[in-house]
Amino acid sequence: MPELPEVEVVRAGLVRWVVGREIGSVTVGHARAIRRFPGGPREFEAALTGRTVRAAHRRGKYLWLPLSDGQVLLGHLGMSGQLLVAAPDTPAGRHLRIVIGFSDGGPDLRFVDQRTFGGLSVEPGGDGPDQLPASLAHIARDPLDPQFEETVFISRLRRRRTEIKRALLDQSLISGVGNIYADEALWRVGLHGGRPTDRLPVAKASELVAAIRDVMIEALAQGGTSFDSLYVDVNGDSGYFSRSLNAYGRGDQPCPRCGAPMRREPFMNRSSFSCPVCQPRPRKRAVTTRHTNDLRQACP
DNA sequence: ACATCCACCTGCTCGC
DNA sequence: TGCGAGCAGGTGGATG
Repeated sequence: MPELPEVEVVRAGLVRWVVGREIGSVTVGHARAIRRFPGGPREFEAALTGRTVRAAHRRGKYLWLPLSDGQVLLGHLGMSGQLLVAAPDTPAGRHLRIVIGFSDGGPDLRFVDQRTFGGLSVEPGGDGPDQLPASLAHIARDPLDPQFEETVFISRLRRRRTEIKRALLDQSLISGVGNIYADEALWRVGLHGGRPTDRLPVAKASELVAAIRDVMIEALAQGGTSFDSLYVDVNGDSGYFSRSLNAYGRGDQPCPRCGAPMRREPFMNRSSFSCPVCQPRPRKRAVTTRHTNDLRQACP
């Protein structure tokens, strides 16, 4: 379940079902699922066994669980990863990659991942939500983080020379936003994703931040966005936000605001959806390089 | 430093 | 029925 609301749904499930329990056994069924962990399967299993899970934190689309020995279990769901809570006798499905069992004999935590872009790792880290594991140092705060600073984000955004949608997907600028919520937020504020970041008015950028936050909070309230059983909470249940989407996946369907047929455009080996009327494509900008811009600023 | 692109995977759907 | 092409919610590392 890969964007912020879906990952937050999983985090809440981990708090409820996993925090406070002692890990009793670990089985790595597919080495690729721990490729970010340098030690390999045996060492991974040893690093977790006997440790108690103390908390479940999230930044953007990353999750981490502080353990009782100063390490953390770090996870990313990639495109198709799931963390599921399942009774120990539940049969292994085809895409089961890692099983974490607990000393209390209660339900397992299972990492299931069809496309294997996701994975788990163990690394040093503290207990608190602001003690970020070192490998997440490049991940910016997400818009639901109480310490997210809108003014800092907007000034960094406007210093970029790129397109707004590219910037929204850049997890080092703002985290948690993916293809769905980027399209939804841009639709809400009437911006085409190709608009240049450096010419976006501050007020419009501020509206965009509010729209991102709103759409994520609304999605979270409905358990996230699921088009199929690939995107589920820890109990395997789907969220309902897909029925509230206004832009994503709606190519050729009427814009919910103005009725014009929505367009689908290729974007970074994927698709972007937008309304041709509410979100006019920007005029192609004159070719200005950083160099010419610098010259312009240097000349009063 | 910054911006862009592609490899990394499996499975499903579509058109021939 | 088979087969290739295209598509899917993400990211890091290579390249410019």
